[in-house]
Amino acid sequence: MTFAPAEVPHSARDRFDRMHTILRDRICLLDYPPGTRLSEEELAAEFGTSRTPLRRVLVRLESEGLLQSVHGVGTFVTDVDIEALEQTYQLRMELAELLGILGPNPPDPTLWQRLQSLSTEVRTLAEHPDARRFGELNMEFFHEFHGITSNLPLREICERLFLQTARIWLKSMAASRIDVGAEVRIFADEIDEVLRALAIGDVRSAALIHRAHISMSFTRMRLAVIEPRLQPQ
Amino acid sequence: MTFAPAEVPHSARDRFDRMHTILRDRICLLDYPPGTRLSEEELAAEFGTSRTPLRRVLVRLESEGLLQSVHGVGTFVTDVDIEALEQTYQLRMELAELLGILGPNPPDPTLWQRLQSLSTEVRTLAEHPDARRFGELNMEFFHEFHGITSNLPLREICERLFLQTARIWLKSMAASRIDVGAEVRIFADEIDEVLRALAIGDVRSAALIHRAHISMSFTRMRLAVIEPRLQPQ
DNA sequence: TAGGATTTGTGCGTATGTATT
DNA sequence: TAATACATACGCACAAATCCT
Repeated sequence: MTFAPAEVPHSARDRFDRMHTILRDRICLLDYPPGTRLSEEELAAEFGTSRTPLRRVLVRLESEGLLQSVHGVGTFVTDVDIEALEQTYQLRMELAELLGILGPNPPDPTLWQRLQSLSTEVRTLAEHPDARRFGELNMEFFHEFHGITSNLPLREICERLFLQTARIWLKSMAASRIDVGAEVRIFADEIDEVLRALAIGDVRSAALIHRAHISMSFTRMRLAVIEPRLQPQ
Repeated sequence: MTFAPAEVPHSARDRFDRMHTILRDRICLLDYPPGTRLSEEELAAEFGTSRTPLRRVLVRLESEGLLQSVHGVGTFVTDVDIEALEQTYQLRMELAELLGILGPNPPDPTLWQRLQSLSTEVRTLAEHPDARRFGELNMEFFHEFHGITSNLPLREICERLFLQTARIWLKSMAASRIDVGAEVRIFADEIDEVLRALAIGDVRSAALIHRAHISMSFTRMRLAVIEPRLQPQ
């Protein structure tokens, strides 16, 4: 008989996924704001590898629209202008509605519990608002919420588009005078409304509530960014 | 005064795009059927480069779902089972409808002319049906048709999902006893119907016609693949 | 069970492109 | 305009993983 040691997996695939997730989250949570140059050498050193496997990750992030490499110049975190962002938001709204239509998938106990604990965490955050923590919880909620559809391609696309817009939304909140505390409370309310719909198995309504909140968050952002002078200073 | 020679552009970016397009088309047109192992060494030799830049292209194709690399084993063209395919088709149908809703974009003269010449080419092909040429024209038509929306993210996603399913559809046509000639004629009719809608600026109807044809082609495929015994031999 | 053949993954030196002085 | 600094892109040798004999 041989032991089956719970070895830490560090195959090439695992190392790739780990670096990819870490860098993706740093970009989406504004640890690397748009325009930041990423040093291949520094990152390779941080992860304890050579530049070769790191560059694989950068190629992937570039194909996901989060980075852009320019020969001889550098690798930069992409920015998104307001018009392109509006197109993405309009599409995300339609896709959010589809989440409740294509293969509606009432949450299993595990997902249900995770959503409820997220609700609690967001309520807790509301007492001491923090933009980065808000971004983290927002990412987690979107990820879990996409589980309401059993349609995998739809899930992946919603995830992809969310990750493309998350940092711009966070950035606009930091740049304008949007009240983070107010946004956190609105977010907490969204989760509770969604949970209320899911509790009775009404996946379609949960999706519509979600769609409405995507729409409203973009509207608030546009008002704050385009007409900042209308906001009290 | 210096000459501005129309040099062939062969920057790193161009070389990448060229290799990517060539390999992508070979996969989607069944030059490399699902399951085929791609040799990094052979392909690098064919393109006259080392494995390094070629591997960049393979990473990209893997992120697009067309390839899968396994350490020590090889890089393989992915296959898609019928359930996953159905999910993708259902999503593609909904997105096709969105093409006519989000930023409807009546074709400019260039696009119009291109679609008309495609119609002619498909009619010509109907006389001497050929599966690969059919695949090529089909790819071109989808690519051009996506120009009816000004919503770029939607365009990219439709393109991406189409490229993921194209080869499976071609493969099922080759495997079963679907009449390629009949499919070509149906395709020609679809193009003409779409053109009829676009001629009067009715982008929404063009999108609905397109959606209907996506749906019907999947239905025909499912009937031929799942119940081949019902087909005359 | 072991070992060799083959394939992808990695490390590193060098080439090439860009911006600045 | 030329030279220098520094970034990404590339080529190659080797390591690691898998498969088959």
